[in-house]
Amino acid sequence: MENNEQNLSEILQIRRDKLAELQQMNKNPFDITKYEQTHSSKQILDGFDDLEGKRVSVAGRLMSKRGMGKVGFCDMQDNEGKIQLFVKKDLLGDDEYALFKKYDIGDIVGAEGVVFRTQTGQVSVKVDKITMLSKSLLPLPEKFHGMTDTDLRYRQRYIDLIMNADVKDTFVKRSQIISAIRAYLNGLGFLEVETPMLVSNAGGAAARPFETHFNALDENFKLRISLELYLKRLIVGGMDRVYEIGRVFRNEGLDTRHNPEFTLMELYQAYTDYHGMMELTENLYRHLAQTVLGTTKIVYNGIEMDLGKPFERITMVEAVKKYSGVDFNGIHTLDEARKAADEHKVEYEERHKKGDILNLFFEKYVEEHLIQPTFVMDHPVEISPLTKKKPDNPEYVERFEFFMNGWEMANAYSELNDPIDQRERFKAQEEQLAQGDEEANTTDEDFMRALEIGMPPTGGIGFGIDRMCMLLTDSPAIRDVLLFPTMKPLDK
RNA sequence: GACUCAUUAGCUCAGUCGGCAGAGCACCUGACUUUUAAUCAGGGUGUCCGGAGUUCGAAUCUCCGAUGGGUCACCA
Repeated sequence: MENNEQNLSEILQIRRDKLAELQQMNKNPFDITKYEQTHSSKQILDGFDDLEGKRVSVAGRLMSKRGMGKVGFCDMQDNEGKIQLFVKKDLLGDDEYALFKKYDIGDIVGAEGVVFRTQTGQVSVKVDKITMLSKSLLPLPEKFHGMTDTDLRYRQRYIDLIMNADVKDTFVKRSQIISAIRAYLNGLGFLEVETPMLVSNAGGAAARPFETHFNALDENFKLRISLELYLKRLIVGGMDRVYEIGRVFRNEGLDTRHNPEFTLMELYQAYTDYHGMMELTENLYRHLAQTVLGTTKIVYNGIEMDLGKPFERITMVEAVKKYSGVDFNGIHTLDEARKAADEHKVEYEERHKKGDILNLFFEKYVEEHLIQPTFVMDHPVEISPLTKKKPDNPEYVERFEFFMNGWEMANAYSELNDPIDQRERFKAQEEQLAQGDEEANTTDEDFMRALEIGMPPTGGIGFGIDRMCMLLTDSPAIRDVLLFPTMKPLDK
């Protein structure tokens, strides 16, 4: 609040006056440094049979007050949930009870008393000592409707978390999902590593980077758009199983499924290929759903997806044939591809080659149909600059994208380890860049040196962690799984 | 970036045809010793998102701007 004291509206001034009153009585809540909690709300509710009649101390935020005669009830919310406090004048004494009556919803309190059940059956704490531990100067949203304005919820997430238990639950689940991924991969002998976010060449994905400046070196840097090129350097260095879970940044649009900074998990495993990555993906997803949700059948927006069954596998060419009727096995030249695109209203640009057009067909006709877990395999080489070609057909590569709910959930390949081929692929990317593809990669010379030292055959995969959390928590927007999503600043 | 809808009290929302700014919750005063969105009596606490215009008069109509939601475009 920027308002000075004189400008505060009455509703705000009253709370400040109450605080001043406490301070004058030498009961400044902000002087208190700690409070001992013997039990959480949940422990008392779950363990009532053992705790009935026993003395406990609890602490949390006052969420509601009722029945203010010589006896009062309040709901106190702590980290685990809510517990009702029963506060009686006889037990507290006249002076303390008078102070308690001035407590506001939102204040943080500590209470001591005996666990019991009220006449209506509600497990409660019969309070004989209550202390204000922090005064709330701003009123919370109304108790019944809570806070629903999405703008306010995202900007003031602290209020959202107080008012909406399901929001807190979503973020608890997100934390559990990431913990479960770490535990699973660590159990397979993977090593978690951290690689630079500030880079001079942002490669490994097709995206426009954010740019910044490092004063000490007077150099322009970019924020990373993927983790790939550094993790592969580690494979070269003999770290055979590595992964990183970290933030990447892409200077692109923002909608219900995209935030400019998001969490990517990339993993590289030496001596395996994309088939190994498919097996790992299938096992990992199944494990996560079972661990976090307790079932392999997840429901997103009313649609059930079964992670328990073997995931479907289809090549990109087969998928395009299935959903658009166009068979790229019979298309051999760019002219033929363009003709097919024209006939099927697929828009393409001058720089697009045959493989790009196949991908455009895929995006237009196939993606939305891939609801159940599906591996789409064998992409065209033109859109896969870091991937090994298929031994029997150099127009395609050993790559798959994992789809669920029509969304791309993961992207994996048999990593290209032939440095001569890799240099040609970078060169082709630079030609695309020259022709106006702002998302094309450029040659990373240090990465090239690493490949020339020699990288074992390797399988690699990247997962979008935020989308994974959306699916597993049935969240409609990516902003619902980000504690503080990117928002346009209000202050100028 | 385009289109579209929204913005009124701390929160959730009404506000008719352009004519004194409204309700519920919260809050204040009082009553009430087992309440559950407690109840009863009284009290409205406001930059109607910001600016300009039309008008005797604008929360309401017009234009410009801000922020957000949705859809599309780009992407994961």
